[in-house]
Amino acid sequence: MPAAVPEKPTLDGLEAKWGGAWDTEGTYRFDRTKPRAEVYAIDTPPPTVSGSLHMGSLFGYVHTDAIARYRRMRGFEVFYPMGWDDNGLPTERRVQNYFGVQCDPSLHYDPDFVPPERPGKKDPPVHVARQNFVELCLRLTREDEQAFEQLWRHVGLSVDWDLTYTTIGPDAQRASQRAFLANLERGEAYQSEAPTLWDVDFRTAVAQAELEDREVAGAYHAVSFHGVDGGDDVVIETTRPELLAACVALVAHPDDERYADRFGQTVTTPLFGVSVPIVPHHLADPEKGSGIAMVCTFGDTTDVVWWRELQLPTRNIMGRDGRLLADPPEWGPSVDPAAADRYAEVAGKTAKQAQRRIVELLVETGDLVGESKPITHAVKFYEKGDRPLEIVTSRQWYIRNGAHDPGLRADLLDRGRRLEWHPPHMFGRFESWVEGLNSDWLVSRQRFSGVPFPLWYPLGDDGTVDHDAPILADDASLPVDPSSDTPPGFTEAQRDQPGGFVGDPDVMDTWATSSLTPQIATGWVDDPDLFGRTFPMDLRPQGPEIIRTWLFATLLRSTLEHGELPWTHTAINGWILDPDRKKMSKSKGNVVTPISVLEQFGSDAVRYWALNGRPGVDTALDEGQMKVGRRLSIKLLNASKFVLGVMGDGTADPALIATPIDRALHAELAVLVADVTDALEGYDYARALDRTERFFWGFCDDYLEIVKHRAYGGATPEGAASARATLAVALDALHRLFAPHLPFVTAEVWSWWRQGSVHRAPWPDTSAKIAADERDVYHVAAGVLGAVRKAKSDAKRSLRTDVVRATIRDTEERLALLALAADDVSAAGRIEKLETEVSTELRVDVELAPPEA
RNA sequence: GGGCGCUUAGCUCAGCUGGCGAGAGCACCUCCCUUACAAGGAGGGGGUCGGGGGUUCGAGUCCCUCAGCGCCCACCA
Repeated sequence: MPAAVPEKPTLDGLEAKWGGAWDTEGTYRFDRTKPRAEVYAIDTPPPTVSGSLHMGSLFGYVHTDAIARYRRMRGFEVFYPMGWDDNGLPTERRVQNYFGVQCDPSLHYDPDFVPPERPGKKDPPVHVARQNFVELCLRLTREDEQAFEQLWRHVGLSVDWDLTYTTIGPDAQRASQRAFLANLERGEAYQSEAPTLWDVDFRTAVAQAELEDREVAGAYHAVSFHGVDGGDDVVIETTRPELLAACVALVAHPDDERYADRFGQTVTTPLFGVSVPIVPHHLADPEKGSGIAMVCTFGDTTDVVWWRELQLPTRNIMGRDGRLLADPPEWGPSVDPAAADRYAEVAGKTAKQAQRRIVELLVETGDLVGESKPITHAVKFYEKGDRPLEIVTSRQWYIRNGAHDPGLRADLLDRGRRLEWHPPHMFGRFESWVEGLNSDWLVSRQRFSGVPFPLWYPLGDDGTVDHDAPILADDASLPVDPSSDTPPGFTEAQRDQPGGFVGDPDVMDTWATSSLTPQIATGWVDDPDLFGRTFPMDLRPQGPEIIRTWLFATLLRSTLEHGELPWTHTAINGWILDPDRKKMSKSKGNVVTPISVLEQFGSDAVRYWALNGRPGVDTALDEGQMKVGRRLSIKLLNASKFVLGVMGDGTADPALIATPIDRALHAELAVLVADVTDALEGYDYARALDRTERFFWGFCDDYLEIVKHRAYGGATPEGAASARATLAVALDALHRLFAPHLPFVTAEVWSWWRQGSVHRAPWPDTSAKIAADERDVYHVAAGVLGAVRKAKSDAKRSLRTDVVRATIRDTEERLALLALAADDVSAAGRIEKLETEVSTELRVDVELAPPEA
């Protein structure tokens, strides 16, 4: 046995031992001299570093790592960087609380700024310039990033840790700004002043991709509008009576006979006495409510459509803080002298408060018809928000995404179809998203921690902003912050002065940066050599919930910028459920932290659990599977030690494999290698692990038992040589096949008898000839051995019990195969006399030695 | 309203292009401290593969249909 084999193998400490070795030896270092054809590039999802990692993130990353390790062993130079997503709202919120600061983009950068030592919760926030704020974000996230890196290393991600980037760092900013300027130059980016979905708490516009529907309680209120000149009243039903002051029209379906003769007529609003027309539009649903709706500016997105298509006036009453504006809108002449007083009663109230008061007022005036009918209905929310979105009019930047361009939409769909999806049905999510796009991508956010727009606007002599003639930053100056950098041709003294300039105050949507991760990671901004060797990338692994955001936006940007797909494959991982299929939450105390699980079961065991989750399939957190993984790892230690002891100086030379049952095992192994390779080529790491594991247990239970006596030299020298060579070949292959899944234990056992790292070793040869007919010897022998074991077990005797005589009945054909391994089977089963008899099916009778007294 | 996925042993799930006399692990029962492994090993019980219909020599695997669960998408007064 090689001297390196420990007396008592253990999993303890393998993470530290091999993690350190990989680091010092540069096992996973990317060799940037390799040509593109030999590179396998992975667009790793940058985790959000604004809190702690959970088991769900670990899950997907382990899948990716298994693929990376497989590709590396296939001879590819794997480009496997890690990014940190420290850009966006989660980081911003954390920094505000941690340092007690608030960003004020109107302030100028203070290079000597020091945040409060220990901000109390009641202290008023310190206002800081955007650049100062961003620096604080970087400072805080750097600590998180180090903790994350430790965790990733602990779980054995084969990332090249010299290749890290952050989504708020200078490279990412430069890439984001350059790409945006390119979009602008090509006419793909534009600004528009228009009604926009708006979060009243975050006070920012949000994009279609960030919306989610939530079922909330509401009520239909039937409200009476008054006919003019003796016309009948019209009753509408609304869930948002608080917007009555913003009503600009009533709308019904053109074919609705109930209202056919009212089109073109005018009614007046209750409470406010404002005249509004009754107009037809096909989107009005005769089935809904009373079939006629009030159009407000703006209650929902349908209102926006009606307002635009019917060219209705604007009566804005909703403030950006979610409270009704102080003054009523331009109503024109009102027939109700109390109108202004009534509006004053709701001015400054939130939508909810205003609604309550309006309903009371409607009851007082008798304009509320019947009782309000409580309902639950779907309302649009910002996915990170707490209150329903409002719609306010604001100036925003957009990037064209095909929503209003059928040609681009079809092109994006076609490209999405050409991408190889794992599993394939995930393409459906992409498809339905693209087909359902209804607005261009709103990329500006009224936030602070993010990439600023690299532009300024000239100020007229009267101080008005000329939005139509933005001053663009020079490419060489990127990244710029228009709130602290001066535009070309101006001096800082001209900032915010008539005739001078003003910086664009907004930052880009976090996805505007994340959608460029392939470009950022591969050096598009300033490393054309690396870019040429790694872009387009090979794989985008990610979660299913961000197909509409991250995946779609990345594909869009790459299409616009490069005219090609950013990667050729995408692997979509499933979702993690807790063992009771309940949502994990901190308040319930059932959150499992990755580090505690990794320490309890070991990294390989946790990886085993993760890699048992089929691609794209939701998987329950299952400590039972981790125990199984741990047991498998221990088995691999012990079996490897045993094999190395038995095989002595045997070498992994297939030419020495001569005995029929050894040839059979070798042929089985060839089938396994082919099967596992197929699975991994198809990104099915779970199937690969399953097949390898299955083979391994059979190898331990049957083959090792069958050959150990012969390998020890119990028979002929040729027989021993054959057994030893087979053991060496099989052990060698098993170590490699398990390496992508169980990197720590395979590194350990490999080191006992091999040079170099198993993780840089070539994948087992897949070209071995498969002699199918030879494999049966192994199956017959294993079957007989199993039957002997069962007989001993049934007799409640030890497996060590000697068999005086065993009679094997089976078909002539199978008995002939058994004869080829008779000595091995007899030795393994402790059978003194083995007799055979031709029969139609397998039957084994044994005569056991009497128990010792 | 449109679409996708899932439904196999008490539990968690494999079963790829139809051949299965239906599997694994956990849990349960029995036995064995066999000199690789007692946080182990060997053996065992347990399922009308969601319901119904069809194609086929043969269906858990293909087709139709129904039901339940989950998810995605949709202009949701």
